[in-house]
Amino acid sequence: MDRQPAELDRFRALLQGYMDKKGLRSTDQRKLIVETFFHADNHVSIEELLAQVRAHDPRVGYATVYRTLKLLAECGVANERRFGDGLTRYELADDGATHHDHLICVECHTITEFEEPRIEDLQEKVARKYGFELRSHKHELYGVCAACQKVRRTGN
Amino acid sequence: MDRQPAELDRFRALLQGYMDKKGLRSTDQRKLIVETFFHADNHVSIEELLAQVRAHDPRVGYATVYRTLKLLAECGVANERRFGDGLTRYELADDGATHHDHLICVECHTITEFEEPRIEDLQEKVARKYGFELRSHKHELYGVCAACQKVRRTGN
DNA sequence: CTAAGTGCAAAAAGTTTGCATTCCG
DNA sequence: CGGAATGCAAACTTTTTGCACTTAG
Repeated sequence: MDRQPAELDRFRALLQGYMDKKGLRSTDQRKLIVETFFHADNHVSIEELLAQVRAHDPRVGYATVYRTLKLLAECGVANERRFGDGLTRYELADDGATHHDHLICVECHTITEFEEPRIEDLQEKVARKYGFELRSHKHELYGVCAACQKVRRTGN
Repeated sequence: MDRQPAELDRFRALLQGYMDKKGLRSTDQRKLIVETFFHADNHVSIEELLAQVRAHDPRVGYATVYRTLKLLAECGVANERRFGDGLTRYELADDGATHHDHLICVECHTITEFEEPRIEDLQEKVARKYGFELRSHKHELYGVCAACQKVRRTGN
């Protein structure tokens, strides 16, 4: 996944600020896990991330990966996501201005992101109608992606 | 949860048809679990449902409840739902014409249902735009419900 | 130094499965 | 009767935790 260095710097600063404030320490493992996460595909599962981390340093324990990702989620750098498959995945947080949601292919499990401001607006209306103070949301569309439909038509 | 008897009859017929087709049997446990589910609050967790079932017959095993709920989901009578709390919950399926989604209070964990056809329309547009054949979706709004906001303001 | 972090293995928590037994049709 | 269903316990999967050891600040 290609990311703009500036975007990552913003997240590095956010994490650093949070760690300073809480008196948390910067260890080699944490740096490795965080940078691996930054350069991994979006929506990596913990298992996938652990494998990539261990390619650089096989001694990293999986508890450390769990703990580091929880930390990233806490400080707003990452979001925890659970799509249908029983795995927890993490994605880089949004930049504040935009928000994206997901299309998930039920056949090949590909995850595509989409943005639709009009849906976001309607959501806020719904929340207001119920006197609900909106904090976050999850909007996932499940179906068959274009590629899988094609495969199905052509018999492969 | 108050439900119309006619609605439940439709689901009983749906289940019966599925069981007939598959050569499945109607046992006392299954009947008890299904009827308990029909008359329980919507979005019951398996644990809650098991407790209610055991109030009538303490010998029912939890594997049977799991298996029966999977069956209900398979035949379209129930939907499996996982909100943030790590529990699997089941709700009665929609009636085909309407579809509802959820507002979830992050403080008291109350689940409220909402319907917004305009969002459903926009969803379909998004799906079309990506050449995606839509099968189902999940739309959950997380925030603080009116009651919890009030508690917070009045200090209790 | 000393409190935070790590790695490991054990513990949790939720769900699924294997198997002998029961019982529907 | 024969195959489905049940109940139990054991197995599994994913995540969390306790603890002795290490290390950043």
